[in-house]
Amino acid sequence: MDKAGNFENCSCTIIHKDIIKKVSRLMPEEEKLYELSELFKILGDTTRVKIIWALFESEMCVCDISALFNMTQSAISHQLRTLKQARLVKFRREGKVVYYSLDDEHVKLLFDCGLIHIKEK
Amino acid sequence: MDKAGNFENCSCTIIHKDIIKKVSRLMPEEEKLYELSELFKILGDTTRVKIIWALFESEMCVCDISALFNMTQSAISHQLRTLKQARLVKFRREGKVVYYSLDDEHVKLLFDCGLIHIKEK
DNA sequence: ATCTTATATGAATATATGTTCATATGAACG
DNA sequence: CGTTCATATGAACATATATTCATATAAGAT
Repeated sequence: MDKAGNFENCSCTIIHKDIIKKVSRLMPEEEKLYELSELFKILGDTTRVKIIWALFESEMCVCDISALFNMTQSAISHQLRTLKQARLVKFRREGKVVYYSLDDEHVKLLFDCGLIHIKEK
Repeated sequence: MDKAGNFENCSCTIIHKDIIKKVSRLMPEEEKLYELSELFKILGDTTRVKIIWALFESEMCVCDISALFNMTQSAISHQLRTLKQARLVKFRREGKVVYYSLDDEHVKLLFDCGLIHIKEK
């Protein structure tokens, strides 16, 4: 769309002008769509998906998770940081040990919806 | 976890041995978790999220979408290919024009769940 | 057949991201 | 206080991915 709000790609954009304008009106703000894609991006990594799934069952400390997936403590710690920043996990400290748990009860729902899509492929 | 099924990270893994084993049993297959993360990865891009949202409202051709988001036809076409491979969109040809539409009624639910998380941050 | 229009695609480029390695921090304990 | 254990983090590296550019394909129009 140019500055005047007209479309000048191919002739389709003229024929479909009204549809494009209608869809344009109904689109959420850029910001909202960006945040949504950022959330999905966080969930778009096997390691993070595994961590979240593990935390569905029980809170766990960093070395528990490392042991469970046979990955380095550092790799897990980096990913927990990402999950923490996205407010998907929270933690509590008990001496030297830091226990992580889920911080969002909706994530399970997101996973279940995702699995429905996978099953139907 | 080593080949014998024992954990040898820090002492936590010995203390928490039973929890780790329980969680291990309850984890879905690697394959399933991989597919789930792959799905989220597809949704983890602003352009693809925008395209999907647009298609909630109406089927659209490639140049309509390009015009709507002021992006090149090539960029949109590449992303539609990705979405097509993930079975998230389907298409029909009408002469020279190819119309894309959603191929999964669950995607809307995924988006709604995602938005709930965003709202509560 | 040739030209135009709409779309697809391969290669190249730039950027983002996950893991590793080395090291820092923070807490308990002798 | 120095040591050990659990975790965090910065830098480096390797890989993945989004867009651009040039070009190919596919269908209608002249």
